[in-house]
Amino acid sequence: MTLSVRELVLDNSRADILQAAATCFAERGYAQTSIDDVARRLSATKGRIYHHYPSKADLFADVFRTGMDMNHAAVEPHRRSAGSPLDRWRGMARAHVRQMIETKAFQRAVWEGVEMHLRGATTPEQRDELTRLSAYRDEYGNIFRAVLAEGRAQGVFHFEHIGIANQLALMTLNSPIFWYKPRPRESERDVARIVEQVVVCALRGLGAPEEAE
Amino acid sequence: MTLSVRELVLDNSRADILQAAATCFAERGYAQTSIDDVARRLSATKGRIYHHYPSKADLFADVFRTGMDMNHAAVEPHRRSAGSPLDRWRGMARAHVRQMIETKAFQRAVWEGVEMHLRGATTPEQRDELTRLSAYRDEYGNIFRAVLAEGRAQGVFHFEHIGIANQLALMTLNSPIFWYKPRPRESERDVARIVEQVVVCALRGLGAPEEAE
DNA sequence: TTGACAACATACCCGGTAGTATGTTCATCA
DNA sequence: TGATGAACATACTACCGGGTATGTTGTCAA
Repeated sequence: MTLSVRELVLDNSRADILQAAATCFAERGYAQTSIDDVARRLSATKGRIYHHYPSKADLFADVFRTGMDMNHAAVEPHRRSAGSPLDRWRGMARAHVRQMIETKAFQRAVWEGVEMHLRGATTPEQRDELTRLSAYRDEYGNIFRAVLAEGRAQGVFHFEHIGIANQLALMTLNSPIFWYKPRPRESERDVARIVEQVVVCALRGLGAPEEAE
Repeated sequence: MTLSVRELVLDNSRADILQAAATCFAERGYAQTSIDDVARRLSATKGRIYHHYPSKADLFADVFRTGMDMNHAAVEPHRRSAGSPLDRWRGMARAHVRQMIETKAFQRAVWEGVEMHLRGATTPEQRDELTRLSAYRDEYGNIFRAVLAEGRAQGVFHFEHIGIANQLALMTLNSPIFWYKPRPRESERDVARIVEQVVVCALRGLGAPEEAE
């Protein structure tokens, strides 16, 4: 299922910092978030954060990495499953969308990290850390792309350019990080329905056959 | 067709500033862009910019507004056309995607502006300017939503929740501002094919009937 | 019991940037 | 032709925030 931060990050103190940082970065963006903001959210001061992280950029990188780690862990089982490409893609997509919703703060940081990398980010040293993480993210995108290619070869998916198709599909799957807001008294069932609508939309976009499963 | 900045903005000096600002904001983001950056791109100094705009926030707001004005101008004719909801939606979508590609810098500013508004932006005064612009953007989104609703009533589109469907469709149509890069020696025909793939993907996602037009 | 270290808090420095105050140049018009 | 104002450039201030240097507290091991 969906991994929480505390499950993935052993150190409790660091996990708290990561969660607070992810929330701040998601709320205000990297540049607008000061280290003091993160500390304030922890009812602490800079000292605590700089004791664990050498710089703001490193803290952000750790949020980025943690978000991606959680995604990989959630999607990997479905990729390895024995079903058809269509079934595997759907399984991966569902897991991914659920990740976007349930670890939204981290996923927004991932998004902004990729953006920062595409732009010309900061110092040369932090730059290749971002490059590594961005490659990590690309690799993740390629997992979906591979299943997509396999499915097209079998005549399940229909599209013109696989790069564009993959981009569009992933964009759809990612989109909840921008518009999803938990409703008051929202049930697990409600979330599942949202996930399903997103996945169905993406599958249709890929030219997959409609079905009632 | 697609409007250029100089066509829309009468004052030439302001148009140059707007273009430079849009480019800078798109490249680095609002916070990372200093007024000096914009001035440098113009081979000028702060003085020029502050002569025309009272603050950085006002400059950004003008970029935002200009981007939205161009979108409205491009889409409006298709909305008013006499065709079926499906044809109108497709026409609007094509025009929109083309806007995203050809005025990408401005559209990224629009995107960031909406983001900034959803977060808690700056001073109370600049805040309600952003609120106005964000409402302007919502109104634009509702144009698509209205045609979508009309089409669903006629059985052309098929989806569960119209809010989510509209969000997903617009996200697809907007996505080129994130991944589109002009290729060397790219022809008008190439652009048209990209536009078509995006629009087709969005239409499928909405459950519209496939056709070869 | 003490010393050593982890885990912070406090106080301070300093670079970058928004905004301002004050020149300077050039065109226009009375 | 001189005065006036638009359209900038230059020089400066104030502040915010990343980073550092140093102090404080609790814990654990010898």
